[in-house]
Amino acid sequence: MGDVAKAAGVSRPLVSIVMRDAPGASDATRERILRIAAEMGYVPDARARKLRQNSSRLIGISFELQQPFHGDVVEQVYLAAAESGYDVALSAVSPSRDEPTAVESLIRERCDALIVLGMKAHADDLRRFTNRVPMVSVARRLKAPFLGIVRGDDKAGLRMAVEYLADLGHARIAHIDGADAPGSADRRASYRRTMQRLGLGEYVDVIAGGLTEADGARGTRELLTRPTPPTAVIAFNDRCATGALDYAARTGLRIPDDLSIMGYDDSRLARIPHVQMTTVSQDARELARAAVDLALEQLQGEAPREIVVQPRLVVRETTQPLG
Amino acid sequence: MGDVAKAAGVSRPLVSIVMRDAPGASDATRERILRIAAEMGYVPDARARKLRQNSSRLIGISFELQQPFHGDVVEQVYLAAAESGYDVALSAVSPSRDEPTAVESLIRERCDALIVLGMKAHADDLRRFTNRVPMVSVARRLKAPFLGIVRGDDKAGLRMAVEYLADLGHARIAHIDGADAPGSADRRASYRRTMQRLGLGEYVDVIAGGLTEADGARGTRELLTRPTPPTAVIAFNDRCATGALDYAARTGLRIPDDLSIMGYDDSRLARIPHVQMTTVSQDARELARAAVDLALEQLQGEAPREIVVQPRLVVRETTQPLG
DNA sequence: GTGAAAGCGCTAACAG
DNA sequence: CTGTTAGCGCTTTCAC
Repeated sequence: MGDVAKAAGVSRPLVSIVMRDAPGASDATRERILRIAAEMGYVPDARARKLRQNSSRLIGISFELQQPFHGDVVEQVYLAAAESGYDVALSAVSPSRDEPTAVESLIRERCDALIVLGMKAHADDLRRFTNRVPMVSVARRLKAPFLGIVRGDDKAGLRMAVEYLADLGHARIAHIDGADAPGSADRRASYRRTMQRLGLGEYVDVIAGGLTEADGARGTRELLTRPTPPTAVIAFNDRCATGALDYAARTGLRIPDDLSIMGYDDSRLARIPHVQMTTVSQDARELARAAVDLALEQLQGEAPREIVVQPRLVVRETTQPLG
Repeated sequence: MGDVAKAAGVSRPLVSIVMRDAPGASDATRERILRIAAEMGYVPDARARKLRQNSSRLIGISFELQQPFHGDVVEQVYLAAAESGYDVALSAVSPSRDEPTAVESLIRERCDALIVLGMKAHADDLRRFTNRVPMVSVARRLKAPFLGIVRGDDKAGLRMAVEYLADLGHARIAHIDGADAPGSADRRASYRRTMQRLGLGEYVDVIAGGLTEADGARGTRELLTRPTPPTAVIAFNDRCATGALDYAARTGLRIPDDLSIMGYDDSRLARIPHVQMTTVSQDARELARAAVDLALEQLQGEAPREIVVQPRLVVRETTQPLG
């Protein structure tokens, strides 16, 4: 940076002002300095900058590499954070890198706030971090007063799904659940409750599923061995529904003619042109926006709170009226 | 850190020594300091550390959020880098965040070396960065002497695929290509060449495809309208093959009885239990290892070179002998 | 607008 | 093993 200042014949602080786009320099100098910096290939050192500022203006986000929906949310967090003048630090969770490791690496980077997607650790395990830095958990319902929570309204989502299928004339509506995944309990309960309320209690059929295509396929296989198989299936998420679609199709069923299948999330998987999955949207943009807002709010010293984002039914082509 | 030192009744440097596990402290003090640090919830500041050391011991990696295979490679890069004592900084490429942005943010972090997955930019556009930091491109064949290159042997991969299917008795073997994606040209050429060599020249059938499920589905639809449709399809990658599988299944074809389908990459998609896709493996672990090795090599001042990783045929359940 | 000076949290180099 | 000193690259403050 000193070199740039020398080359431009100005002081170091002035260069600093220009590089950060702060007020205090004329447009002419500004342009000249930027040009010279570009010529010299100067790129400011993010670490030194963040070290000097008491605030790093960094939001850390821990996510799973293999969850398409996490990818959607991460993308939106980049956008939302940028709007508020924040950078984003990523930390991946994978089979070989657990969540505490991911979160701790974010803390080492001195992120101002942390967003954790699909938190798997017990909240208590993360409590030790929560004193140092505001933390927001997305897509996981837990009661932890020291944590910001952003989640979709799982009960409303499953209610909408069941009502929609029932309106279409389906009665044998099965649910492949998410086992112990975040939100699974709520969705399962709402499924049962809504079926009962619509007088479909005798057709309640919950299969243990999970988050992956394999779980969806396994669940579907099990459902298709029923004496009277269901005419519609609500899967825990889009990945799970993709597995269901795939399994059903490979056993010769036509979708949606022979079986209606719904997903959950409205991730990219659901929007694939030839898939066009009917699903319940958890708007990634809205979740990301809410998570960033909550993080910034806590940064200002406000108490952590919960934001419940309303889901939306997205009707595409994997469902149709019965018969 | 000063607080920890005070609480432990030792000097700051000693705490530093203990925290980075360097020689120069007795086991007793070491343990005591670690205990006190943990009690106080002290976590060292990664940025300050990296700022002080002339080397940041950071490898930056730019990847695409929505590419399952990139996820596999990123996971392995974490592992490979850790073995060499390096940390990893992630930077995502997505529809709303382009590659130069991603790469530049990594440079701001002063990564010692950069790994770019599926580089899309023209090499020349990245040249300006390449003087500042060693760069390795993975899964993209380009001749750029200032860049380290790690790539699978695309020609060998497609040769193996065609030979395998031909051995199974298939003659009408079609190829849904990757359009202008990295490696696509090589695979296309190798497909043509191998078909010719095996006397199957008259059955050569290349469809314009792409990287996504949608491309695979579109390509398959087109292939199935042929007067005499193919009996086997080699898709550009696993995502593309997933689209093909899905489309074929939804039109009532049984896989592999009616149509054999092969993918490429051996990403998680191919290993999904109910999918069990026959594919050509580009071993993520090996690619990641090679990329890290190359990066470190260039860091030592050696000239960039190219590492070609041999693919491997992985036979699963989406292919079978003709008839 | 400028330049000098101090400091972010840490590590490296040294004399004790 | 300890304490001191210096400095990474930048931003901030302040007088000019």
